[in-house]
Order: sequence, then structure tokens, then C-alpha cells
Amino acid sequence: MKEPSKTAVTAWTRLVGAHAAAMDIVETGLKKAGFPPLAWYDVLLELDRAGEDGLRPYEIERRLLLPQYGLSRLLDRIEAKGYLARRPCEADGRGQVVAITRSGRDLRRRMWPVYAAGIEAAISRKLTEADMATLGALLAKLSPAETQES
Amino acid sequence: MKEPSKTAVTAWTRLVGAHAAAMDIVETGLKKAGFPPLAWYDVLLELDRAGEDGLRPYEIERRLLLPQYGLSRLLDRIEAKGYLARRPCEADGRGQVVAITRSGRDLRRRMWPVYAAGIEAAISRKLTEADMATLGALLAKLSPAETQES
DNA sequence: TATTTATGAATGCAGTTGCATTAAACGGAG
DNA sequence: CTCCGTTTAATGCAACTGCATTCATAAATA
Repeated sequence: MKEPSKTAVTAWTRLVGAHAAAMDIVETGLKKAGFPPLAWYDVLLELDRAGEDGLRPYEIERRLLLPQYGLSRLLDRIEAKGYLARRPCEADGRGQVVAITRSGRDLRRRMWPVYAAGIEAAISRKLTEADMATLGALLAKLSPAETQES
Repeated sequence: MKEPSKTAVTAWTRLVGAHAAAMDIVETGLKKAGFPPLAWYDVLLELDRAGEDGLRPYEIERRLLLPQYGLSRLLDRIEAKGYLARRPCEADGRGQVVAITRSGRDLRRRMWPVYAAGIEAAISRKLTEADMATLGALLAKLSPAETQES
């Protein structure tokens, strides 16, 4: 159980701080514009990419690293607003297939400029392109796999 | 409303991913060891540093960037377990003073090795010292101020 | 001093999350 | 084919969060 170096603790601390600050900028932007939280965007993006065929909940679950029960209820809420539709899965009686609706696609499209502005404000305005590239490369080493997109 | 560069989006995405991964390692470690969440540690650390005199809730609030109502209830919970004590503030009738108790100090001390192991696993084992230094410097540019410690 | 405005902290309520469990259907071993 | 272990998804319940409001006191202004 070795003590982490001071450098490590600083990096950890700042990772937490930077994430909180950036997240706050992005989420606040969405909220102020009257949009749902980022998680909705993530789900809608996956579904939009999947197209007509939709996705099984467990696929979304893995891509976005959401807990099973969390996704189940997130889908409930998004579905309740009509942005996605669930239908039973032909090939697997236990499961279902989730697909984005027209208004879901539309919502995602309208959210993006606001989301993008948040990224600009939280990241681009504070770092040079070179810094962002370096940062991205270093952060990549901290997470096991590529799971998210935008 | 300029589009963020691909580099910026990647950096953002990985920031979210790296934070989630690291946080999960640390929080899971604490939980498995039977300890309360990280937030308790943060509060106890501030109080431990403040010593006998304690701190006013609004001071903790600002240092840890917690919402007022969030801290109020967090203090409730920690107090209920006997790790801190609230007493009325002499100088300001509206306020109170929060101080750590002996068992609170003890809890914080026992949590640290587990927390430290989490930082090791989430950060130190995945980056060189030089990388951690670079990362820390870049992340510092993303958050307005220094607010957290360990 | 009386009145207004600002600050420190708690809380009711609705919405969300986490945990553990359940239900249904799949798939393989005997 | 039947039984058993596994996978997919939902849900009851308790804990936690966010928002808006409230209460009490302090500070500022007239």
C-alpha cells in the first residue's frame, strides 16, 4: 500500500476539479436552454447512430457505462417524452429494442449547438489545440476503453 | 457559436471517461472497505485542518464547492454518526460552528490508506511521474481555482 | 431608531439513484 | 425434454439531490 506521490495526488485533485467545472458549464448551459441533461443526449446519440434497427438496452448500457437499473429508468423518462420507442425483441423474448423517434432525432440536433458551446467554453477557450491534444492523450491512459462520443 | 474542434471534443470525452473510471475505482475501494463516500472524507479533512476552532458551514461550502442545501444535509449525516459536532456560533446568531470529533479524526485517518490506494490504482499505475505532472498542469487550466486537497 | 435588504442555514417536496430482488426467457448438460 | 444456471430487464424501497422557500439574524439605509 504505497503512498501516492504528491504529483499523483495533485493530478487526482485537479482531475476532480476540472471535471466538476467543465461538467457544470455544460450542464448549466443545457438547462438554461431548456434542454434535458447530458445523459439524454448520450442515449439519443447512440440511438441516432444505430438508426432504424435501434439498440438493445444492454448495448447502450455497455457503451455508456450506465448501471442496468439506471438505464432502465432513464429510458422510461426519455420514452415518456416521446423521444424514443421501445418494442419487443423478435430474436430474444426477454429483451426489447429501443429506437429513436423523429422528435428524438430533432431534439438531439437542437441540443448539439448548446452542448458544443459548452465544450467550447469549458475546454477550447482555456487550452491551445496542442494542449488539448496532449491532455486527450494523457486522459486516454486513465480510462480502460473508448466508450463515449459526441 | 463556433464548432469545437475534434481535438476539443476528444479531450472533453476523455475527461469525462477518465473521471468516471478514476472515481469509480476510488469510491468502490472505500465502499468495499466499509467506509462512507469520498465527500465525507473531504469534509472531515477540512475540519481536521481547521482544528479546535472548527469552521462555519459556509466556509466548507465554498472550499468544497458544495451547494448550501447539499452541505447542510451532508453535515446532518456525518453528525448523526458522531464524526462532527455542531455548536451555535457566538459571533453570529444565524450561524453555527462545525468541528470534527475524536472519532471523526480517527475515521479520516483510517480512510486515507484506502483512498491513497485508490489514487495509486486510478492514476499512479497508469501514468509516469512526468505524465502526471503534465496532466496536473493542463487540468489546472480548466478549473477556476484550487479548491480541493487530499 | 425603524425599515429594508442581504446572509446563514434548514427543510418540504419532487425527482433521481443505488441496492437488492424478482420475473421471464434463453441455453446448455444430462 | 427437463432441469439448472445465466442473461435481460423491471421494480420496491431507502437514500440522496435539486429547487424553491422559509426562518432568523445581521448589515445597510433612511
